[in-house]
Amino acid sequence: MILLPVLASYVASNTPFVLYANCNVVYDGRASSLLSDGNFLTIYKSDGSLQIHGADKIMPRNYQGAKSRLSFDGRQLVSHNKREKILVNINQILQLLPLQEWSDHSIVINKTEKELVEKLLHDWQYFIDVECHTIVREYSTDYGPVDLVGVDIFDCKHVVEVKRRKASIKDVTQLRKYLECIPGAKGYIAAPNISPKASKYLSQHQCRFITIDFDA
Amino acid sequence: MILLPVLASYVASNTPFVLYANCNVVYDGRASSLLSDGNFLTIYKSDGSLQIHGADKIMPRNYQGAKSRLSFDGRQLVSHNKREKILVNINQILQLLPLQEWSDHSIVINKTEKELVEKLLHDWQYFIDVECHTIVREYSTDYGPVDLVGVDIFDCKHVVEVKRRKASIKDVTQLRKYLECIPGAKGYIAAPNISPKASKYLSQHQCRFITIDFDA
DNA sequence: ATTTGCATGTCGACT
DNA sequence: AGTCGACGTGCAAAT
Repeated sequence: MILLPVLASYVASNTPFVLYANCNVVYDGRASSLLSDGNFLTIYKSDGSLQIHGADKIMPRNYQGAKSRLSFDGRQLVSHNKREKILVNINQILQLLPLQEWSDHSIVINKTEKELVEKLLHDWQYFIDVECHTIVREYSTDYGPVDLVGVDIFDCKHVVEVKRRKASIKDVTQLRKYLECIPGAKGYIAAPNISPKASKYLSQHQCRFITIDFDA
Repeated sequence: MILLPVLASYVASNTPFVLYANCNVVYDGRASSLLSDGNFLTIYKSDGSLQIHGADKIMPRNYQGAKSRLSFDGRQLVSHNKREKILVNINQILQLLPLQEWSDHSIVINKTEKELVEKLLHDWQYFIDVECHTIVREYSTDYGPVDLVGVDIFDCKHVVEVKRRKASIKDVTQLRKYLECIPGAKGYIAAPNISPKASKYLSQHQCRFITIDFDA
């Protein structure tokens, strides 16, 4: 097959490429897996990452993160890093493209949790309805930082965990963890919505739900 | 550009394809984002999913899940589903490949959490060191199923949360949530390892750590 | 349709 | 290198 030397040259020069090939994939590392023979799409990026995609799903069938080393012995692509290894056994190359001048800039994103935190901080009184002389972002505790902590005139702390989407049970467990290190504090989940079970669990622990979303 | 009608035909016939193009991407849905002009790799799969990759990372810059609808108006790829929308504004097509006969079978995977659960179940005595007349997998509680619950001769319940990798603080909070619904139970985290903070948090709550891994 | 928890989660930030 | 938490998490299973 005439494309094998081309592939070899891409690997040698760390050129990113897309390879459509009949192949199978063996992975061993954190888990281990086999992908049996079929036509799959392999993407190599010059950060060292490798991913093998099937005909559906967003997630690749197999993948290896950045800073992996790729090599090619004529038939087999091998990607390995400290503790993981992928073998792509190539039966037949169907398509092969180099990806030159591939851009690496990132997206600019809105509607993040950070924005909701800012919003709540700015309009604390409206959302929490308790006057606080101090409000701290990323309040540090023994078991990690809390999104927002306000201190009222009685020195009582109001601990708020903010979520960008509907709050679930595990969000409440996260809040409880923080509450344990801050004796006497009141707990809040602030989110656009909350699931019924999470809501029940929240109120059983004398915590309150605050509605907050991205609309004006 | 001669490739635009080709792209149109792929979209019309729901043919999966890889498109390398100079483009920008606008997303609005759960969040909103902008990816400014650059050369990016777009993958369309016939399950309706779309993803736009940059030159690094495993994750795409933008994506849309399965069951989305793709259309093309000559310049712009549009993918939308119930509540999300992506626009890919194409300045120039650099490469375009149809992906025929793309395989959709999945990997066969080993070293899952399920395997660790089986292992612990099979050698309960060795790991937990308490004789139990009953051991239940996926034991149902008000706040979700527990991996393993054993009942000893004093009717005391031993609640085990299994993790396939190093246990962290949030794994302990998950265990505690289950313990709350089962009064008088003893709690265990079984994992290959545990972080120092998680270990401290675990012992503060009178729970035990059990070492279990994928080796023989 | 909603909710939950696993995942080779990935990724970024901070220690 | 280790730990932690957000993420448009994705994804499957259970309800």
